[in-house]
This record gives sequence, C-alpha cells and structure tokens, in this order.
Amino acid sequence: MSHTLGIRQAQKQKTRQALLDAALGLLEEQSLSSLGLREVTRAVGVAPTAFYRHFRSTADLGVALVEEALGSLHPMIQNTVAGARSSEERITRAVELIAHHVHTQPAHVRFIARERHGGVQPVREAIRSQLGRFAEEVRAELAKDPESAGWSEDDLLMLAHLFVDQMLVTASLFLESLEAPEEEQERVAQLVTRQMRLISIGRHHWLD
Amino acid sequence: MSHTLGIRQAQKQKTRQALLDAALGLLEEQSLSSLGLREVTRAVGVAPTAFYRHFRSTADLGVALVEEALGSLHPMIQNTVAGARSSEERITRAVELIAHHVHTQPAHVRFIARERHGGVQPVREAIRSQLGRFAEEVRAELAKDPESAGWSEDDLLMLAHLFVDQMLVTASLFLESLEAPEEEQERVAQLVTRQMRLISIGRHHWLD
DNA sequence: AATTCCGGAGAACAGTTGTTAACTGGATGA
DNA sequence: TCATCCAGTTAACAACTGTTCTCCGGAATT
Repeated sequence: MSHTLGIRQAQKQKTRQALLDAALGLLEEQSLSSLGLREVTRAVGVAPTAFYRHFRSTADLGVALVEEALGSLHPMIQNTVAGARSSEERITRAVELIAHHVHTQPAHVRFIARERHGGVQPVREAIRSQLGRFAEEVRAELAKDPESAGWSEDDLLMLAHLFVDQMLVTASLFLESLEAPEEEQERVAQLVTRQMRLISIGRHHWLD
Repeated sequence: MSHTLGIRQAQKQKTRQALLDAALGLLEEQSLSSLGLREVTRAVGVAPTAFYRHFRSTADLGVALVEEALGSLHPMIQNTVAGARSSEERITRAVELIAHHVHTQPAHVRFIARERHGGVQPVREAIRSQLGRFAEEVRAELAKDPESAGWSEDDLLMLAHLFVDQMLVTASLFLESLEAPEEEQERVAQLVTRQMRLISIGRHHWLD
C-alpha cells in the first residue's frame, strides 16, 4: 500500500521534519508565540525562505506539532483503558503509560502543556480538539464497563473529561520531576496514583 | 498606619501600575516570552528606558503580575472553604466564587493559566509557589473538618492538590465560555459542579 | 533528449528589538 | 534657599525580525 516516495518528496519531508524537530527543541525554553521563523531555519541550517515551502507561519508549524504530539496517542490510550480487568489495574497501567511517555517524549509533553493555554489561538484550538477526541474515546470505553450501568451519557462524558484532565496533571508533574532524583519521581507516582484512586472511588459511589 | 506617599513615590507607583495594566492587556493575545519591553512602554505612553526604573526585565514584570493576580486571593479561598456547613454547600460556593472571579478579573485568570506552564522559568516558579500555598491552606482547612478524622497528613495534602488543580480547570473552562451565551456558561457550571461532587464522594469513601 | 517543475538560496526591504549613555526638571530634604 | 535626588527623556547602537522577488540546479515529466 505504501507508495515509495520520489527523491524529491522524500527530501522535502526530510527538511520538513528537521524544521519540526528544531522547533520542538527551541520550544523547551520559550513559547510558540515568541518562536521566530528565522530562528528555526537557522537551527536546521537552511535559508529563511525555505520555511515558506512547508509552513505558512510558525502558528501553522505549531498546529503540525500538535498532530505529531497527540495524533499517534489515541490507540495507546484506547489499549490502556480497555485492556484492564480492575479499576486498580487500569490506574496502574495509566500511570505507567504516562510516566513512560514523559520519559521518551518529554519535548512533546512540554509543548502540549505549554501551548494548551498559550498565546496562539489555532494551536489552542487544535489541542482542544484532540483532547476532546480523547475524552470521547475514554467515554466510549467506560460505557463498555459493567460498572457504568445506570450512568447517563452526560455523566460518563463528565467523568471522561475528569480523567483526561487528570492525565495532563499527571504528565505535567512527571515532567517537572524529570531531572529530580528517582525517589522524587516515585513520590510523584504515588501521589497521582492516589488521586486517580480517589476519583475512581467517587465513580464507584456516584449512583448511591 | 498607612503613610501618605510623597508626590514622587505616588507618581512612580502610578506608572508602575500602568505598565502592569498595559502588559496584562497585551498578554491576552500572546505569551510573556514574546512580550517586548518597548511594546509595553509604547502602550503606556512613556519612553522605553522608563521601564528599567521599575523592572529589570519582562520576566521580572511577570513575577510582579503573579503577585498581583494570586496574592490577594488567599483570604477569599480561605473563607470559601471554611465558611460552609456541608460539602455540597462548599462546592456551590467554590464554583460561584470562581465564576465571579473569572468575570471580574478575566485577564488575571488567563495570565495564570497561560504562564503556569509557559516559557519563562521565574514566572512558572512564582505560580508554583503560590499554588503550593493554596494547597497548604486548603489542607489546613480540610484538617479542621470532622470528616477528615483518620486521614494521614499526606492524603490530606493529596486531596488539597486535587482540589486546587480542579479549581484551575474550572477557571479555565469558565474563561473559554466567557464570550459564549448564558446557557453555555450554565452548562459549564453544571459540569464542573458534578466533577467536584464526584471528587467529594471519593473523599467520603476514601477510608472504606 | 528536451522541457517543465519546484525546493531551496541569495539579496534586499523596512521595521522591530534590548541596552547604553548622557541629560532634564521638578520633588525632596538640609 | 540651595544642593541633592531620581523618574522619565532623548539619541544612538548593533542585531534581529517577517516578507518579497529573483534566481539556480537537479528531479520529474513528456
């Protein structure tokens, strides 16, 4: 199915990816709204004008980064939420997944946390849209759970949003403790696990 | 007690406040890391160099804005959490307080949400510190509640952080619905109320 | 083999930025 | 009254920004 790209398109995608990577690196110490187009091209080693061959503006590049950071995460979350027998196991798996992802893709996580409420409207919108999809997918998985019997669609979506937000809080905390000693990271893991456990308990008794 | 300031110091504080106000306005459409010093002075109508009489840099100004936005909020939260007879009343009062504050100080709320994970380290640190104080104060109030009997200090602080984070989620949602029709704002209020209610239920059954 | 296509380079544009130094004039305190 | 102080001004610096237009050379197409 996958068609072999011509030399030309392959080179184009290569520089495009180089621009995305360079931008992601530069964004570790600043926000997207202060990221300059020349700054990015300088980091890659191409002429400033080459930028326009790939993106209309840095805001446009930001939207592409949102896709890269969150687009491939949907199946992971699906599997994590779905393939668990108990609530406790679901929590453990979720925390482990998040911790692992923060360790392997810290720049992506930082970018999302930073730009979710950042100064670039199209990027905020793109993130909002992706998180909305996550919430909807979590809701669908929760609906399959026998424990969700008697729950309204509205309440299920409410709980799903609570879980998604809590995932971001968790990711952000892991990110801050990334340079800290191992024991501090373990402390964070214990904290967020108990928080999700408390939410899970609230879910159990919601219909009382 | 309050000493009447001389003409000189009064004028100085006046321009200082004008700089803070102008910056806060400009930050509605961008992040602090892209805010220029000249941009701020131009908006106020003073020479660029006058900026240095008040702040070392825009990052310094950002830290001052954190104080202004969060410093005066401590007694409000204290009163809201303390002066409630039931959990349900506490939730209602908290949601009303947040909604009111978002309507009266939207720029402050936006600034905090934006810069909490923003690109300026000293500002992130200042916000972190203030939120830590909030969590500690909420913990102290929760500790007084008879329902907290049997809770460990650690678990109380865990719950306090959960509440503080949920307050920010709530404020952010209200902020996004600020331009939306009244019915949408009511929908948001219902959503966040149910989320806090679920957390509150989790608290009730934590020791089971 | 000849032609078109197109990602990238180069140069130049006006406009912006942070920071320095030296200066002004009214409030302040002796 | 006179000297001091100091918030704000003016001018100038090199360095940077986004954007336009023109051009090049190799890949793609015919």
